[in-house]
Amino acid sequence: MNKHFSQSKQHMHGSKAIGIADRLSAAIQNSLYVPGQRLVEAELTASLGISRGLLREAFRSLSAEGVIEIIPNRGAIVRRLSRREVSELFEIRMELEALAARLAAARMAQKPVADAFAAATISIRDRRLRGSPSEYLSENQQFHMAIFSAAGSRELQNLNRRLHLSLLMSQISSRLDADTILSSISEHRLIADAILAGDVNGADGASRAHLARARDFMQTLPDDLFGRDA
Amino acid sequence: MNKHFSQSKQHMHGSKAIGIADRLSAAIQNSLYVPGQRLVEAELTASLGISRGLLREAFRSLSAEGVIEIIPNRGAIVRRLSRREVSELFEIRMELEALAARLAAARMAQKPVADAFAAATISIRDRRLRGSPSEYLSENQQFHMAIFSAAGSRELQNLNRRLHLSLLMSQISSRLDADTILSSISEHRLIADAILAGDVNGADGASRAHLARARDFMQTLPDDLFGRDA
DNA sequence: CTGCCCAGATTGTCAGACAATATTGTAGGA
DNA sequence: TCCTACAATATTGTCTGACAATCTGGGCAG
Repeated sequence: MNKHFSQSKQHMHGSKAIGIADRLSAAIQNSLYVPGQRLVEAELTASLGISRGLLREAFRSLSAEGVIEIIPNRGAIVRRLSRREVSELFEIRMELEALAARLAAARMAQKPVADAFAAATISIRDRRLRGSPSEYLSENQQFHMAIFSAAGSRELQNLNRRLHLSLLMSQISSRLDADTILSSISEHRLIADAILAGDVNGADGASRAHLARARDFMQTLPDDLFGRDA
Repeated sequence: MNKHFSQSKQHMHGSKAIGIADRLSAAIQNSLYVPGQRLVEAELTASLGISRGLLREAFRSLSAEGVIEIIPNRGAIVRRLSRREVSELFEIRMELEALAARLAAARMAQKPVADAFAAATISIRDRRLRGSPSEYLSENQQFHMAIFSAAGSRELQNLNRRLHLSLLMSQISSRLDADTILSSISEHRLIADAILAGDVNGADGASRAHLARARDFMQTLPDDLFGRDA
């Protein structure tokens, strides 16, 4: 849980902008800022104690990552995914996460990798899980990250951040019911088991099945949860 | 060859930073700046006639896209892909481009899409192609973009930019010989034919085969073309 | 030839300024 | 009452100038 080497407010001259971007990104994941919300420069520079220049650099980073949108003369807002974007992202995620799952399964022969993956996914086996949305949100994020992490491909991990799972979850979290959550978690278990068993094809299939189900669930949600696209 | 709507130096207040980022990105693709080269702020602000703040915003964008790297206190350099990064990117590209090819093939039923794709890929049928590297570079870029474009997924198109085909090409261009180029182009023809025929499986297979061959070719190249990774 | 130190070059960050645009509130007219 | 035009205010876009921190290259002592 350590912050690596991030802040350390002494004179580590270098790139504070990245730190700011990470903080904002975390705040968005944390639903401190919700999709569609405006991020006003004056407020943020004040609350973060930084200059406008630095904040704007952070904005550009986040914008390039697709976490926020910068609208000329209107500033930055937290991105709100449209139905179409969600569906495109699912299509892509299906391929990339299946790839990650295969790679991860193939790497289970390396004990340290297997141990790390097992540790990161231990929580889905907790019998006490009762399908609470807030728990699920963080569990889900952690689970999908664990797969990409176990895959051992840095580029794949980077791309994963562009798939905006947390934005999506933030948008639909209000519609998550216990049934949906519990069945999602049981699918997670299937994926994790296949990966841990080193079953490449099984991991691929389980991932795709999970994402297909999630995609179908999205389709059942009402329009007002999604943004309009350009 | 028009610049879309980019400059127009009158008072279109809005985001000049994006325009700068695009210009730099184009300059990099154009090998005006090569992988590993430093991008010095003072030079660029002078030659582009902009302030440091704006340039730094553009840098952050490019850095988030992975086109440049910002090293604390040492500035921005054009990214130089390591062997490992190249191999990871190929692995990912294989999945995403195969997906794009399938989607594109499935959309050939729509005549405007088919026409646009045919037009964008007409050059690979030119008998006069003699395997010149510089021609190939732009043809290759254009071809792969045409597939993603025909796929009709904006998110997929965005991700494609993160696959850094142009950076890779820039790094290895010196080692391209006529044989390699001509056989690559003939593979392009196979892919294009399958897509135009609406053959989803064929397009998938041809894409993967092409990328597998390209990946193998990379492996034969000497170390000094690649960067070291962290 | 090697290691150390300094001067110059370059980046990191801030503060302040002003033009351009967006938003809001208000008064007048249908 | 509801809508419209306009002025007042808030916010963004971009520039300039400044200074501290860090890196780089070169000369000097050993």
